[in-house]
Amino acid sequence: MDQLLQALAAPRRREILRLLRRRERSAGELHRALGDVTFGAVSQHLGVLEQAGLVSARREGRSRFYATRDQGLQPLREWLDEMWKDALSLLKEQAEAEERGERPARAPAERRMPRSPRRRLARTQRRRR
Amino acid sequence: MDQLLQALAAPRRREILRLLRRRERSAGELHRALGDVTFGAVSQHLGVLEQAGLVSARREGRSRFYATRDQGLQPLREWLDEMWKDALSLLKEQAEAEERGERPARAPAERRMPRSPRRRLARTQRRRR
DNA sequence: ACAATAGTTTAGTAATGACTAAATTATAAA
DNA sequence: TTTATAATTTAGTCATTACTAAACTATTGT
Repeated sequence: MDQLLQALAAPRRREILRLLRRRERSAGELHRALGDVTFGAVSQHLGVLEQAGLVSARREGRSRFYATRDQGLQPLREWLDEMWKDALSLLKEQAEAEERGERPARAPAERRMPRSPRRRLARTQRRRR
Repeated sequence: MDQLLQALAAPRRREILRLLRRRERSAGELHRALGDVTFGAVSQHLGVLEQAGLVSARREGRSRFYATRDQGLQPLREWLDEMWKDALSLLKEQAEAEERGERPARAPAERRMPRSPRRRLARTQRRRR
């Protein structure tokens, strides 16, 4: 998960993935397609993507052809689904609580009600944030 | 997309999101739950997550309660779906090409067939990579 | 063997980022 | 007003990283 998100976090690498979406390409072809980055840098990015399981390479003569590995994004998809599932179940619980006439749960352990009417000092206001 | 993935790439921030999955928590509560990181650092992480649209904050007295924003992950979901869709359509195209008796497309522009039988030099092999 | 082409690796640099300690702001309570 | 609590902000440090130029490796052609 870590390597995966780290690899995806760099815009340049997402650019490379985008170029590889529809068909495989050699490192040199990628280099030429990107235009403003050295061959060395492209090769390094490809190494990171390969380590993260996002691309695979195939040798053909002097060239290496890189292609996206569709299973590569699977862990991210699963993580996302898990997050989503939790968000849904939370909403459901809140709706049920609402039905029972409760207020939506809000960090109950930390809740501390004011014990006296709020006294608001008129104060020179400095900075809002 | 950039801010989003950048925010998710840090393990500490995913840890915070995990803590916020089921219910909202104050910054201090998060600080105590994490244990090995300063209050300041937690606050900074929360700032990044808020900028990325992954959490929202609610003030209550001296505390600020943070909660996950479920729409926050939507762009990532869409990006992922797009990637997935392309992978599927590529597979489909390849299958159709296969049906027509073609070989799977492999970077046709760069393809260069050897013009003579390969002569393989017996060479002292140094390092594999 | 030698030259040419394709790619990787390395050394070094500049920018970014996660972290800490300390200063600062905001709110509430005595 | 003063004190305490909750959180943010800042200044500075250390590690990581994206990049370049240049050295190196691998493969093919002559």
